[in-house]
Amino acid sequence: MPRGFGRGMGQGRGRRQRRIVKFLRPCLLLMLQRQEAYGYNLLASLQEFGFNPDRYDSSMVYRDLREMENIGFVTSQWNEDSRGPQRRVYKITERGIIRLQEWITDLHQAHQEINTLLEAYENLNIENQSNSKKGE
Amino acid sequence: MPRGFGRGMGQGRGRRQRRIVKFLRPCLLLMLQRQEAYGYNLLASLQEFGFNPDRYDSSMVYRDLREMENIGFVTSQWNEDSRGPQRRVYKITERGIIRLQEWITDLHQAHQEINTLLEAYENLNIENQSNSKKGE
DNA sequence: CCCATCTATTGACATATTGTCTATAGACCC
DNA sequence: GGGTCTATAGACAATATGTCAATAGATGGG
Repeated sequence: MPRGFGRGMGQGRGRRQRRIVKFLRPCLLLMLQRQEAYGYNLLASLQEFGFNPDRYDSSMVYRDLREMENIGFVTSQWNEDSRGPQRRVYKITERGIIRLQEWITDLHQAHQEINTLLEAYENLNIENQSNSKKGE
Repeated sequence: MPRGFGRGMGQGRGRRQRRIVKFLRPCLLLMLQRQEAYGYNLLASLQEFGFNPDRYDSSMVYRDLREMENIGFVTSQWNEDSRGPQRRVYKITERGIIRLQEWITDLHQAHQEINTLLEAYENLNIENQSNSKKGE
C-alpha cells in the first residue's frame, strides 16, 4: 500500500491546505539546471527546499514536467539502462534557463513583499502591546 | 475613461502575469486589523506592500472582502456620512484575527522556502562560474 | 442643464490552477 | 504468485484568477 513517496497527505487526514507560494516549477527547473533528472528523484529532492516530501502529490511533479516540456523549458527522453521501470529523463533547455532566471527575479520581489507584510504585522503587534499597557 | 485606480493592467498591455504569491487576503486583513476601512481605500493602501496599485483589479479586492465576510473574518456595514457614493466599511472579527495569525505563520514558512531556493540558485551560479574558469 | 470625471461597489464569464484519486507496469524478493 | 518498491500517466471536481461590463452618486466646468 505505501507507494514510496508520491501519495500526498499520507493517510487522508482531510483536505490539504492550498499553498500560498507557487514554486514547484522554479524548483524543478533549478534542480534540472544542476543536472538532468527524472520525475521520481526530483520528487525526492524537493525535501531540500523545505517541504516535507508528501506535501506534493507525485502527479503534480509529473504534470508540471510534462507541461514545461510542452512549453519548451525542458526536453525528455526515455532512459534505456534503467533497472526497474523506464524513467523519463529531463534536461533543461536554453529557454528553460532564461525562464528560471525570470522566476528568480519574481521570487526576489515576492520575498521582499512578504517581508514587508511580516514587518507590518510585527509593528502592529508592538503598537497594540504599548496601547494595552497605557489602557491598564 | 480613467476610473481612479482599479482597472488592472492600465491600457491593455497584454496579459497580466499571474502572481507567484497569494497574499491579497492577508494584506487586507492586516490593514483591517489596524483600522476599519472600505474597499476603495484598501485598494489604494496596497501600494504600501510593494505592489504598484494597478497590479490588482479592483474587483479582486471587493471579491475577497465579500468572501471573507461570508467566511466570517470580517463584517461590514454601509457608512452613512460618506460624500460621494456609499461605502461599505469593513471591520475584522475575532476569527479574522486568528486567521491572520495563521497566515502570518504560513508566510514565515513561505519566506524561508523562497530564501532556500534563492540561495540554491546563487550557489549554482557560483559553481558554474568557477567551472567555466577551470574550463578556459 | 449636460457632460465628463472621480469615487465606489457589484456581477458574471472564461480559463487556469489545484488537490486528489485511480490506473498501469516493470523489477525484485520471499 | 503475491506484495512491495520504483516510475509514470490520466482524469475529475473544486477553486482561484484575470478580465470586462454595469451601475450609481457626487462634483465641477462650460
